[in-house]
Amino acid sequence: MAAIGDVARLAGVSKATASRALTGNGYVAEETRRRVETAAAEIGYIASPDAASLVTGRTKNVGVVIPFVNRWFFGEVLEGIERALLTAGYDLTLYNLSDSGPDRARVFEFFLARKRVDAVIAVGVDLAEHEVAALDRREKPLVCLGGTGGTAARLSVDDRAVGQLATEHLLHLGHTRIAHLAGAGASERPDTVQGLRRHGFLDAMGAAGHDPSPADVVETEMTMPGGYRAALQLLGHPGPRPTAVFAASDELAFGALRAAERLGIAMPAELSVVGVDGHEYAEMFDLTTVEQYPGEQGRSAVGVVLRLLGEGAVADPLPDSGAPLPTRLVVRASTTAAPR
Amino acid sequence: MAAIGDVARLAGVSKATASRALTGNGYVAEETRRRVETAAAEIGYIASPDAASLVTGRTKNVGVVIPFVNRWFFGEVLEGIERALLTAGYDLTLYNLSDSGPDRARVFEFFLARKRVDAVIAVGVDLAEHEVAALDRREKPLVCLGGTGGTAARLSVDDRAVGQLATEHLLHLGHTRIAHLAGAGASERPDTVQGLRRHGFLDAMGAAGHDPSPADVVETEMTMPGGYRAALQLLGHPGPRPTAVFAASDELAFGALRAAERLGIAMPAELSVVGVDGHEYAEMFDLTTVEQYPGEQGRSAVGVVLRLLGEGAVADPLPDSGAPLPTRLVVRASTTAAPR
DNA sequence: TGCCCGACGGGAAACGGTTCCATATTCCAC
DNA sequence: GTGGAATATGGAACCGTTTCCCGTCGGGCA
Repeated sequence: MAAIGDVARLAGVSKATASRALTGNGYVAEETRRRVETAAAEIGYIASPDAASLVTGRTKNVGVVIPFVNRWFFGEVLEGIERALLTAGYDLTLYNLSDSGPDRARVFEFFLARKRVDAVIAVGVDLAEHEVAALDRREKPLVCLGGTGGTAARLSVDDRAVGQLATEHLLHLGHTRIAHLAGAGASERPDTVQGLRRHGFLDAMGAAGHDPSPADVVETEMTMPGGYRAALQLLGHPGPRPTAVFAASDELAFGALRAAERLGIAMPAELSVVGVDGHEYAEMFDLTTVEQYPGEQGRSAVGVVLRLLGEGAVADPLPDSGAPLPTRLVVRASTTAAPR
Repeated sequence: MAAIGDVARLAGVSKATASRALTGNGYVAEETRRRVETAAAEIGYIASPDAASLVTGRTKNVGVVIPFVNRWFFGEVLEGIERALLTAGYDLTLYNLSDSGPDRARVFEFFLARKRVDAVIAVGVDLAEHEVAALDRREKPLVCLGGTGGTAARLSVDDRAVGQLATEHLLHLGHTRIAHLAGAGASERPDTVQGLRRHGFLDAMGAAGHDPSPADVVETEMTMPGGYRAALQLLGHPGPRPTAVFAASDELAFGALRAAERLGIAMPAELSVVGVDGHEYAEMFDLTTVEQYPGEQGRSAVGVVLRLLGEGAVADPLPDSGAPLPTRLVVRASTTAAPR
């Protein structure tokens, strides 16, 4: 396998000059550079990243820790991150962190602590103090996308506002008894995504003078089957039921739609449903939703990381730091005026 | 940052011995090993993987190239791979290869060719000759999961048999006019997943003495909206229509279910639907499907890779090489006897 | 004319490990 | 008692880069 020495010899220069020519660091005469480049191309030389990072300390690799890859939101974020990193010439090392399993410690203490990654993007993970500290100690920049914990750079949607927005949409339509399908743990952990959306819901309801009964707020896994089961429980009893549902994610909302159909509830005449995410299927389901552009979020996170790494040539401007990420209510046929 | 020299000094041994003690290679007295280990723990020593791979040539990292992360099947495979690699102490570098874009060449020639990965797992990608050659030249083991191209180790479902199985299930139920929702490109590329499933469908139909009209086989993107649109086209016209649909994936099938509902077609009385995958939502939709355990497939691929890398301590046995991966027909309420 | 500074290039020292080779001791077999 | 494994350790080379330090060569400026 060709090494830089071979290139140097072929070009008739020293290893030092060859290195300078190829990396673009330091002074090299234009003609020399060309000679080196053709020599490199000729023997198909590719620099060993191991050797390079051994001395520079940079690996051109960022670690991404993410709790799911198969939930739409996360998959979309991951895709955005991947694409952005690739165009910047970075590799992406994936750590699929299943909630605080035994692996979790290993990831932080072993995998991320090794010099393998220049920085870490944590998406939707609630970081413990010591996890952040471990990264900090190794001086690895950390960018969080959603999630909680750590004082690091965090990009985040204003989830309380999202909950409020969705709920107000239903209130404006004249609904008064509105239920909420919340993510698991929403009430115990008020600082999480689920918690904040629930909070926004309660705020909006309170401001409108309503006080949702505890039975109308049900927590479940944020998946379509989760929403299905929860909605069956919410709607599948005799007696009066809510006329609208605010689901904390589109996948939950899809499940609710399916449950309503199963229960023979006319949609949207008897039940309005609003979700959150802007899921690629939302249009097909005619679902009103608060979009949040996860792919874009991923790209933004990469932008911040690159900036933190001092990568100069990054084009897109830093989003106003501190400002929440953009969201937008998209109204479709799943929500309509409350029945009288 | 602590280096192995520091550990050695603290333990009162040479770097060589320290290395042997920590890696477990070569002879080291039990007592010495303990001294080195405590010394390492004391100063929080972690070996630099860069330095190590520089000399050993192995990186403990495998590259995964995958065309989507947000299609259920692929996400599930990815998750399986990730978990298996992590437990084996390997990192996973993700390359989300969007069909033959301009990035594609970069991935193969630049990213994968660098010494960053020990091996490559390609899931569901149709490899070009020169792409395989590039990997081969670098002597990087390549394991394919599905997809086509390359002579490398390939794990694969027998997709023709899958198509046949699903179709025969419908035939046994007495259906005679059966439509097929195929993946895009099924007719042009008979060797791909879509092509093989279509082939299996046609074989089964032919064997039963039926000759599906071209209008009853429609190709579309393998997503739920894709299935929705295609099914609308297939079923949404006046006049007699198929009494059953074999969808090439569960996501397509979900879309078809949704379309049928939209069209007011009674399910399953007027229309039976069968899919492929064993999607996590299949149960909720009462969908009959040919399951194929993608997570397990990912794990198997890792098993093969580790074996190829000479990783001795791999527990699970190599699946009979050559034998197709397991599948299973799961019958649910979406399929029923043909109406008279 | 003399000096300094910028451009350019080479030698050699890192970077942080692993492994080859040599040496030493122990132990067992013949 | 000698030979030869087997065990245990240290010294030094080596992996393939980047970068520091230094020398040379011109050219502009005082």
